[in-house]
Amino acid sequence: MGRPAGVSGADTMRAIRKAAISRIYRHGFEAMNLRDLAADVNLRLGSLYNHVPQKQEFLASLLEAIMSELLADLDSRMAGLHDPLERLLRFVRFHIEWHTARKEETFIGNMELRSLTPAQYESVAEKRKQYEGHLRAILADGAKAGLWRLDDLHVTTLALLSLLTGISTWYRADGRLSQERLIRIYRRLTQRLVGLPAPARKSATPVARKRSAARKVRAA
Amino acid sequence: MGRPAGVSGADTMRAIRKAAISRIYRHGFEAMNLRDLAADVNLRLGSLYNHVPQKQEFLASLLEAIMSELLADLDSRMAGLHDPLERLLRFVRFHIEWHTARKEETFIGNMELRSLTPAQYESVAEKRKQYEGHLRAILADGAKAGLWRLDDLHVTTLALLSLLTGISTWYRADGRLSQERLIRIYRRLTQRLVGLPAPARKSATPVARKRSAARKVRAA
Amino acid sequence: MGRPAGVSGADTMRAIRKAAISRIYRHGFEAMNLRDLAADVNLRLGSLYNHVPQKQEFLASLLEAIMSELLADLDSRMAGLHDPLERLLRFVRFHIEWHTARKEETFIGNMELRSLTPAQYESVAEKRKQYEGHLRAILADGAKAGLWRLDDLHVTTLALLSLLTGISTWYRADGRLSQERLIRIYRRLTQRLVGLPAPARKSATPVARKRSAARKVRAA
Amino acid sequence: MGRPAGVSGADTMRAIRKAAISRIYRHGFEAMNLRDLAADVNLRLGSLYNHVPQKQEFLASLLEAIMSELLADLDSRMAGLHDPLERLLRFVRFHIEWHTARKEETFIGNMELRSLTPAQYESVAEKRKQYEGHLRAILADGAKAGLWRLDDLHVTTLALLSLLTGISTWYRADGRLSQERLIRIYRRLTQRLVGLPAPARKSATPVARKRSAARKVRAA
DNA sequence: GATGAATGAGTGTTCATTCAT
DNA sequence: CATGAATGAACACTCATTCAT
Repeated sequence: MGRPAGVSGADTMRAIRKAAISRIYRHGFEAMNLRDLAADVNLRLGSLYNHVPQKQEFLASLLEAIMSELLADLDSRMAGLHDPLERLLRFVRFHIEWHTARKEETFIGNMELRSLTPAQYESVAEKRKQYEGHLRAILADGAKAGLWRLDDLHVTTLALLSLLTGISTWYRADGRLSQERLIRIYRRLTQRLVGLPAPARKSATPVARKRSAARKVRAA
Repeated sequence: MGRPAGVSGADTMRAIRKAAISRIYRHGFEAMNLRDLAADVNLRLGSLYNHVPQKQEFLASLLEAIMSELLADLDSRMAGLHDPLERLLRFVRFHIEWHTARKEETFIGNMELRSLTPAQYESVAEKRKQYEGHLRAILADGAKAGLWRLDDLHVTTLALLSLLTGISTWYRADGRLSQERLIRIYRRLTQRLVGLPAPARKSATPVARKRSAARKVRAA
Repeated sequence: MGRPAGVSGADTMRAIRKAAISRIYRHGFEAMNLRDLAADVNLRLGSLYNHVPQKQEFLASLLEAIMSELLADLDSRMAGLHDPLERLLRFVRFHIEWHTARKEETFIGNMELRSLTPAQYESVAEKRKQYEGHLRAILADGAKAGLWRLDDLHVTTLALLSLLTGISTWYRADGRLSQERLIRIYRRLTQRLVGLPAPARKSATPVARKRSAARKVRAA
Repeated sequence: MGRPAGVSGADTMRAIRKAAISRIYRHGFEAMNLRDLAADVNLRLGSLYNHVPQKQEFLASLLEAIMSELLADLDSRMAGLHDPLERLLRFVRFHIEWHTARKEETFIGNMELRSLTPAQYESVAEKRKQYEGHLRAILADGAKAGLWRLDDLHVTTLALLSLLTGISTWYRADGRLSQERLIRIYRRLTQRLVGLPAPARKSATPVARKRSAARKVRAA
């Protein structure tokens, strides 16, 4: 009953987190019971408590980790960009890539906030605000630079975020649309939303100047 | 221990539904227990079962009722409109009015679908599809009529719906923005999303033709 | 699975208390598990919670009830007595009768205080202080009246109480000594403790005055 | 992860015993868990098992050790005394000194007997009987020598022991009474209990013979 | 000897549901 | 229709104990 050979605690922990995310995604945090979670990673219930001392705490740590990773990834993907439009389009790409590649994480990151205690909520919400703040800064910078005009910066930020995040409610990797196609569509919607002339479709763009802009942007 | 004077069964049922919606909104369906629900309407647990024979069934009936009402209200509010733009703007107004006036209902209508059994889900999802279909028809009609051009009808529909529904995650009746202001902002965002030139602000509208169009629209 | 015919909640509660006292007496509060307790009164575990919502609270209520009864019984048994010696001897009789008739209750009343939360402890300890206070008042009154002389009122009170309560650690109803014999012995010990000449044994009492006093007292 | 420098196995064992006694004293044996105990002595739970292979056995060894030490100390303190009164007063002093200096040990020595298995209980109870037997012998010798008269030797022994042991339930080193004062008071109570005329207070002793006796005795 | 990890048998508690009254 | 009581199936969590490293 001691420790089996060749098993490290860190590996087990990773497996538990993964299994938990999957279960929470499918049935919700309340509906996830620790016996099943233990079974997922081939542990007996009692053993799980060496890694997960508290279900409630565990949820918080999970959401915190997700948000921290999201923010860190965002920062690294935005590094070096300055032009607001480039940043906006890069943000859209990043958001969609992250939210489709890590559909489960982002879904529970949005849905399970209400299962947190107030103190835990505060901490996670703070990180969400940071993410939102990043997008708002982009929109504000573009407005200041005269690239676009917004009726209400805050509302537009929230609206754009809702629009993008909504993807995770219906996206399926094996669906009709490739991820690249999805990104292209949502970039156009985003540009429309901030009041930019939609970048022309490849075949329908008459104006050369616009085309080159579009090309530059697609590279982002 | 019979029924107290002056209380009708229908009143009790209404009170139960209301209390349930509030509890589900705040903590989720799984976290709502029937003892507390009974207490909310001054009943003992046993008595609740005269009105709510099955928790699971109850959720389904709640969601069905919400969706049915939503669809019925939508139909009545859209009656007589033909012009796609008018219909689109009316849809936005309707959606926001409903989703702010009945924030709790719409929130759980979106969140608690996963707590349904597959059969129940099917039935409620069908109604959501109808609602989504209504919007898609508007967008399709406008495109057909040459009022706007969409890259992808389905995606735009879902995107617009996400954008609008997102309001319910942050809207507060006592917030910074009046409901009318909110509607105005979201109408502009919607118009941008479908590729219409944003209707000018009151003070900034130079072209008479556009003004009259806007006026007509505001009346919707 | 509803309520069986002819079963009242009060009866069940009484049975639960009795069974709990017996179990706590035999194995201690921590060692009493609610599954076994339920079985003692022919209930399933879940049903027990209709009567005992909280193990910890239950212990407190048990100890409070025991102490309240003890105090009430004491008051009624001391009613009408004024002479300190009579009161002292009556107290001894009362204490022994109660502590032998209700050996289990008094045992846990002394032993399980440490299983209480601080707040619960406070409340029960208050009642113990009252009981102790009653004895102290008797001893003080006798001293004031010149019936006996004590080195230290407080210590003597505690010492006498320890002496009397100690009985419950070894007393057995089927033991060598009848209860009446026990009471006689402890009355003599008590009288010695406060410095009274021990009342003479029946056959060994030479002084008439003392005999009549003893007779009076035995009647107490 | 070997043993830290400067720590011997015997030291660790001593620390564990001490920590265990403290925990058992405060919350009882059942409520002491080995994880906390390990933490008290800066060990991880697994390491504790190198020293304490069995919780139940550990309790027995603890109680046995306490009783053995008690008996050994008693013997050494009573060595050379013959006069029953001197022995009785010495016993009182010894008992109080031990039970105040080692309040925790004696408390659990009395309270945790019921947590022992029957076999363990037998062994520890045997030692308690020896202690009790020691006192009984003193009382019997005094009675035989005509120093005092007892109604019932066994009951008086138990009563005196209860009276003395009771101190440990309320004694506090920082309390109102010095230990010496306590011993003086309890010696007088003891003398009264066996029917000796209470030794007079310093200022109130009229009879020289008694004074000298008292002086002799105080030296015990 | 110290440690991290695993394990099984509990342990108090919750909860939807049933039913005689 | 209201109520108190009963029930079984969970559930999160605890804990003494074991053992490879």
